[in-house]
Amino acid sequence: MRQPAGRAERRGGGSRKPREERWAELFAVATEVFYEKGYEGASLQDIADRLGLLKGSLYYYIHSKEDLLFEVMSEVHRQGLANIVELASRPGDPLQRLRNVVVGHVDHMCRNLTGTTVFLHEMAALPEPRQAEILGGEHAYRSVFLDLVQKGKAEGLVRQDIDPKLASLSILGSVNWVYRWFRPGGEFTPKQIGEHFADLILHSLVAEGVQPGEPAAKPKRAKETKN
Amino acid sequence: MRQPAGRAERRGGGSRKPREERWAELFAVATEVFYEKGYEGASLQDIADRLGLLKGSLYYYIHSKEDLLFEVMSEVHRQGLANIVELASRPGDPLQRLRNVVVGHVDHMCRNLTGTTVFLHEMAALPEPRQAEILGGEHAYRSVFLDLVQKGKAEGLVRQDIDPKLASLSILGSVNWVYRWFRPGGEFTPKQIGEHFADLILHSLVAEGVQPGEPAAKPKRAKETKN
DNA sequence: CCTACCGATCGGTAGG
DNA sequence: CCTACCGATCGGTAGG
Repeated sequence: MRQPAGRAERRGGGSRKPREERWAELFAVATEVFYEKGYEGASLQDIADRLGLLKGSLYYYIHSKEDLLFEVMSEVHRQGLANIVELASRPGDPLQRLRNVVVGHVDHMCRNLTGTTVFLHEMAALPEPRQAEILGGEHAYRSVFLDLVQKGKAEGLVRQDIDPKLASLSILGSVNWVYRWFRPGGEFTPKQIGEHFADLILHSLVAEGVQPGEPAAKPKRAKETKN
Repeated sequence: MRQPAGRAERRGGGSRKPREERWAELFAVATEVFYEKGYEGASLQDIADRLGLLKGSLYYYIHSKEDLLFEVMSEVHRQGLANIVELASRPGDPLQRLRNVVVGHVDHMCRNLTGTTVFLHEMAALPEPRQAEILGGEHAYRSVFLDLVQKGKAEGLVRQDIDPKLASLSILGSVNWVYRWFRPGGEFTPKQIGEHFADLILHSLVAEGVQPGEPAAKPKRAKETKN
């Protein structure tokens, strides 16, 4: 059965594949390789090898190495942003919505560790104009958190001495740091992490007399609703 | 006065310098270049150019590019750790000490933005054994925060439903994220950032009836001490 | 620290 | 997608 030693099918398990399918493969492999070696440390040769293609053949699908990174970054950002925007749009007061966003974002990050890590690590490898193109002028990500804190403050759920900008940056930090230590199968599940972080965050913000997670509520009225 | 065009002093402003002085220069320049281009993106040529030396001459001071990164990382870590260890050792209850550590650590990071950024960005460029050599088996950094939260909980200053591991990772995240957005001369000073973050953190942890920053204190006794 | 050099690899291209 | 190739640059070294 051994092939008569010749051309065609020479590389990997590599049969010729439809363009879209190959692109999807290339995209996935590039994400992996950038994750493992960093953008600068990764070579197109690495990627081609893993696909069973020749390096030059990658240029059938891409224009440059930088473009490939750009595609990966854009897609990761698009998905991540869509996720938190959807979560933030669900019903509830700003603090309840913030809780949902935190829990859902941590979960999403943990389930997309590879892409998330590339996104958070390799942004500086892109020229600044292309960074801005991905992030959007006003850092869409950050804005979601900022907006919720601001609204919470306006409704009196959040302490009046809190600076919404600093608070949202603090929240973003604790949440985005997770990719650095989370490992699947480790001590904590994404859900545990997200819920505990949300709990910490709400406690850090909440005004006295407001129960984190409860609707607006008039100033005091402590134990009576609970049994 | 123009030199008779010849050898000696050929490069940069480069006169021959004592070994220690050159090493300090090399160290500083390497940190800068790694900051600007990332470790993989930086070349020894870049570094040599900025020093006014030939690339090969760098090997008079280093054994390899990797060793150079290792030296930078070790030194940044050493200084940062010394700083928080000193802060954590000052008198006060665990929450007061945590406040000091947060404020002082943010300040230190902001004043050493270049080194801090390299440290937090390029660790993965080192082989794992060398990473472990720098961080220490039990991640000394993280341990300082963990220890304070644990002690705070044991003394009843911190809510009993808090997981010290997750809480300290959350704190570390919000604090270490600062290097990503802080810029000297920007909207906030390091002191403002540190103090606001510390305020958020203490509020996130503190048990009901405990005033963040006060000594242990028996359960209640609210307004009477304050005027 | 310089001179002079090396093998390996890099991203990328022309032409089919 | 492969063949065949390019110029540039990489980290690193021998010898002084």
